[in-house]
Amino acid sequence: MSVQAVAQNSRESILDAAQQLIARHGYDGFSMRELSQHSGVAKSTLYHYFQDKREIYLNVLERDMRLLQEKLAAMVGTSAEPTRDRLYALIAVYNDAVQERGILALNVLRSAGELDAAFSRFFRQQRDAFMQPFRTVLLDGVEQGAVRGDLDVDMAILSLIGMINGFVAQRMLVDCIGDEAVIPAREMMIEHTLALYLGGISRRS
Amino acid sequence: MSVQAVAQNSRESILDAAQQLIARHGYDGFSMRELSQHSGVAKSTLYHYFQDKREIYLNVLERDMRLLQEKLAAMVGTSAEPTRDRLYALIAVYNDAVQERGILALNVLRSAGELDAAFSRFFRQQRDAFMQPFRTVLLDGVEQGAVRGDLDVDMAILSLIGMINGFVAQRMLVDCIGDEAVIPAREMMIEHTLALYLGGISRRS
Amino acid sequence: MSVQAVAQNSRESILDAAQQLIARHGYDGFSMRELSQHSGVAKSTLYHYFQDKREIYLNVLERDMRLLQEKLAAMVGTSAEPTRDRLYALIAVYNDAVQERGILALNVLRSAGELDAAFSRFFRQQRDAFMQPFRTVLLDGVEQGAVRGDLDVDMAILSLIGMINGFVAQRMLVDCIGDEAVIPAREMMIEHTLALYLGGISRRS
Amino acid sequence: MSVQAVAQNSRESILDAAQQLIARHGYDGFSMRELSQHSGVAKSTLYHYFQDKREIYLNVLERDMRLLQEKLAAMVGTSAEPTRDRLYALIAVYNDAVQERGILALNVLRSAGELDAAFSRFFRQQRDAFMQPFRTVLLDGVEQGAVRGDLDVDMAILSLIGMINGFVAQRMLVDCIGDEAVIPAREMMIEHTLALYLGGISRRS
DNA sequence: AATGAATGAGTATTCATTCAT
DNA sequence: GATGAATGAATACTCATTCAT
Repeated sequence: MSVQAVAQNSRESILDAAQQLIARHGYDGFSMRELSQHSGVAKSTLYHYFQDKREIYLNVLERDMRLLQEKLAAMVGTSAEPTRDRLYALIAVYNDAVQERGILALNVLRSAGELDAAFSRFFRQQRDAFMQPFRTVLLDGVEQGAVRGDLDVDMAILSLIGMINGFVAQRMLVDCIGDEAVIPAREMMIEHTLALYLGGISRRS
Repeated sequence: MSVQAVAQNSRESILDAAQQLIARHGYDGFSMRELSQHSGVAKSTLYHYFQDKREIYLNVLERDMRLLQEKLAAMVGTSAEPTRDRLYALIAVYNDAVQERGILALNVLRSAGELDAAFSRFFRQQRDAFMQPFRTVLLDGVEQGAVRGDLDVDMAILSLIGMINGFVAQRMLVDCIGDEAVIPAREMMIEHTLALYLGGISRRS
Repeated sequence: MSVQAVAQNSRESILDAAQQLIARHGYDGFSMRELSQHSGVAKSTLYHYFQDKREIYLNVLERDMRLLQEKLAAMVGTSAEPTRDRLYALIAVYNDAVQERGILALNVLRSAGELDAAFSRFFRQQRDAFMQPFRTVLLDGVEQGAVRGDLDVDMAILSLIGMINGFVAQRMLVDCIGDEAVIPAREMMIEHTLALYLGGISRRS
Repeated sequence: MSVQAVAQNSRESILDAAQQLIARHGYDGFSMRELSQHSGVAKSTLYHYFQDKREIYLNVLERDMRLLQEKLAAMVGTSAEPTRDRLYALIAVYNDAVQERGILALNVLRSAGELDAAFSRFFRQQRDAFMQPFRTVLLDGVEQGAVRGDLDVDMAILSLIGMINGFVAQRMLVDCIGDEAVIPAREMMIEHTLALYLGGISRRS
């Protein structure tokens, strides 16, 4: 294996381990010592690859967001497909990503308040990027007449993401106490969210 | 001042300071030293009133949730009022409470994953309690024919709360970087959320 | 109940609780908080009866030693009885007392090195007092010709006490790990100690 | 100086300092802060070499006991030598070791009662090991007819050790108050102990 | 590229004690 | 006689980080 490959491995294994720890414990809740143990890399070596804990955090989040963006972008489909199906795909992808790795918006929330300006500017950028696929679908929908023309698209996206995050958070709680009564299966949750999002709760006259 | 009043003062000032710190930094992010400084009470005195950090956390959350529950319950109104107006009131109250003090669901998210069973059982109970006013309004709505009869009410409540939380989180980010472009004013956000919640994004035929 | 009786009760219940705690954890290992809980007396009330932790310690030890002295004195018997029987009685009493409450020499050892002069002078006095019954028996023995005339009686007493303490310490260890192989029953141990003490290990020609 | 030598130095100087502190104050009575000061190593560095206080304690005791075992083993001599002389040597070595560093049985006593099972199992093993030289000498003595054949050797060893410990404890007390009346010089104490151990206190007919 | 050694500042928590009532 | 409130100093231990090698 080449020298670079080894380095790559170390760097990646650090990020991999960090990802899991951050997902589980958030920024304050994970330590460089744990990270060293989980990544199999000596504590001081962590500083060979990253300037400090914060940089590791940012790199993990960046990598994660990039991945999510790619996944979402891959699922955006074409304007030939019905808006409903395109949204279904995006919701499913977003839900799975957040669920699997506790990333993104959840971590934004967790660290909110301690972020300095630079930090949160970074989040803003990432957020804008991963909102894009949703934007595309909704704007196509508007054009095709499937979506209300007066809709504030960005706000609508935030609403959708909030809805999904809410369910993921619930599921996380449930994982702790093993009470599955309230939390529906993945498909049910997606169907519910989509129906609610498209049609609202009001009865159709 | 009576002995009891003094004690009350210390205990309350601890909880008040803790509330602010927890809202800002979450469980892991606030220290007993900070709490001591902010509350004006010696570090060891904290342990006169509470067994440990965790108990302080729980007390803060409990107090906060109780307050929210009361506010929501006071706003539930009667079935004589239109569902839309009743929801508006609940959304506004919930939004303001979360916004003001960074409580509730946001903290659930922040600490999710580190909660032991007892901890998350507590959260479940609180959540059930503050869902009740929403439940009342929605069920009344179903009965009156304003709300779809096939709606899963509990899921719909979680969805609504998720939507609001999303906006609050956005606003928190914005507070850090001072970019107000994306985040609408409180009333706009409530109107948007209500419209979306009631009618969905689809265009009415 | 008279006022004084109540006070007596509080004082005694403090000493009773302290006795148990000291027996179990030694001086450093017991806290005023624990003592307060075990005695059912408020923490600050402890200082109503005793100046500080150290005084409680001294009082417990004093009370305990006095009791032991009385027990030993009661068992000293008369010069009409055989030395062997008198020693048996003293050994049994001393063994039981130390065993039951982990007191005396064991605690002297535990705190040895941290004692200031006053502290250890106190121990010296106590020790001299409870050595007296042994002294009486051994001197009687010398007079009757049962004990070697050239024996340094005080040293011989310390030796005997050391032997017993050793077995008690062993038994304490055994209580922790439940291995009873090495530690003999009380009677066996007394018989062994007495035989060794009287006749030594050498084979009689 | 090589890296290893430095490390060795730190580790050893920690153990050296710990040894003194433990000898003087026992387990509960020495603090990591003191240890840091006495060893000239930063408090946090202590945790670089040992997991916790308890591990330091165990390491000190282990090292100490190993040393004592070696000293005793070196003094066990051959069956050609008289039992009396061999015992003299063992007693002298044991006495000096305990006296110099306040180790072993004294610390067992000091911490007895707080030991968990693992802890006291460790003590048992050590004790068995350093009893071995005594065992050898006594069994040789039995074989040669110098020691009573019906003697319970293990109990007899515990008795001997108890006798010595008793004197050491006395000497510790005396060191505090400067009253040397009762405590004899080293040689006198050994002679006394040996005489008593071999022949008992009874007058020979 | 990688690490063991080392640390100052920090963590939550407990200590024995004082004091006003 | 009795106590709740309060505290400064200590407890064992962890933190993110630096540096020589």
